[in-house]
Amino acid sequence: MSPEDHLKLENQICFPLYVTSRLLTRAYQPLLAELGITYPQYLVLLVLWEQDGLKVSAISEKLFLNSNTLTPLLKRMEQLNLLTRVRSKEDERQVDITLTEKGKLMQKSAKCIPENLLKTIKLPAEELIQFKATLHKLLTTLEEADKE
Amino acid sequence: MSPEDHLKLENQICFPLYVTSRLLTRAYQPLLAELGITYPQYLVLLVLWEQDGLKVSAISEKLFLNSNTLTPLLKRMEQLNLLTRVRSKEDERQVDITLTEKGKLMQKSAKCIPENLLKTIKLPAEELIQFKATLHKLLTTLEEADKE
DNA sequence: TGTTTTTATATCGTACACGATTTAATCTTA
DNA sequence: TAAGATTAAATCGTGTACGATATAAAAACA
Repeated sequence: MSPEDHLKLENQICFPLYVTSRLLTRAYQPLLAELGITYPQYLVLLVLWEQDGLKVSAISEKLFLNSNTLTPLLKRMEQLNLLTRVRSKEDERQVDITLTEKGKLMQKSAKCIPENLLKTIKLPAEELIQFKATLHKLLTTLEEADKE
Repeated sequence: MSPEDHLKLENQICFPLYVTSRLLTRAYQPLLAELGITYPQYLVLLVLWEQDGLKVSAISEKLFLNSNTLTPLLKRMEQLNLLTRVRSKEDERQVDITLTEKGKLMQKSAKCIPENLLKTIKLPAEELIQFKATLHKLLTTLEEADKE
C-alpha cells in the first residue's frame, strides 16, 4: 500500500474502531434509557457491582478515566441516588464510592442487557472469541504505549 | 456463562472496544498535536483528501456524525483556515465544504501518521486483517440496527 | 519538626457526541 | 400555485473526554 492509500478512511484501523465503538454505545442507549443512566454511568455500575466500596482511583484504573472525567460523572450518579461519595477516614485525600440500595437493585434490571446486545451483534461465537482476544491484545499494547 | 458473569467488565464486548478506541485516539494525539488538529478534525481531513468539495451531508454519512456534531467541528476547522463552508447555489439548504491550500498541504505532513500508528499497534499482519474484517462486519451490523 | 515532595481528587477550559428542536429551503400535491 | 410535508443545517442542552492546573492531605526527609 502506498502512503496515500494509508490515508484512505477504510484502510485506517482507528476509524472503524471509533465508529463501531460509538455505534455499539448507541445500541446500548435504548436499554440504558429505561434505567435512566448513560453508558459511562453503566460502566461505573458494572465496576461497582463486581466490587463495591472502591476508591475513585480504583475505578479510574479499571475504566481508564481520570478524575477530571470521573469526579463529575460520580457526582451526577450521586445526584441520581445510585451511589455515595465519602472522604476516606484513613486518608482524607481519597474518596470511597459506595452503591446505594437503588444502585444495587439496578443490577437486576440490567441483567438482560448483555444477552440483548449479543443478539444485536450477530457474530459467530468463534469469531467473537478471536475478536475479543485481539482486542485485548491491542488494548494491552496501547496501555503500555500510553504510560510512556 | 451466567447472567451475573455477563455483567462482569472483562466479559463485555462494548467495554474493551470503548477503551481501545479511546487509547488508540490518544496514540494519535501527539502526532496530530504537531499539526494543530484533533482526531475528529483529522477524520474530516481524511474524508476530504479522498474527495474534496463534499456537502455536509456526505461527510455526515461517511463519519456517522450528524450536523449537531459536524457543524461546530467544521466551523472550528474553518477558523483554522483548513476549509471553507459555502451555501450551495443549486440548493440553498446544503453547504459545500472545500479544502483550502493549507488543508490540502497538510496531507503531506500527515502521510507518516498511519505507518507510525501501525508500529504502535504491533499486531501480526494476518491477525490485523482478520480483526479488521470482523470489525467491519460488526460495524455493518450495528449500522443496520441503528437505522431501525 | 518544619519543609519539600508526592499523591488523590477536584476544577477549569475546550472539544466532541448526541437527542431534541428550530429554521429555512425545496418538494408534493391537492 | 398555495399549503403542507420533507429535507439539510444549525442551534440548544446535557454529558462525557481530556490536557492543564489547583488544592489539600500524606509521605519523605533534611
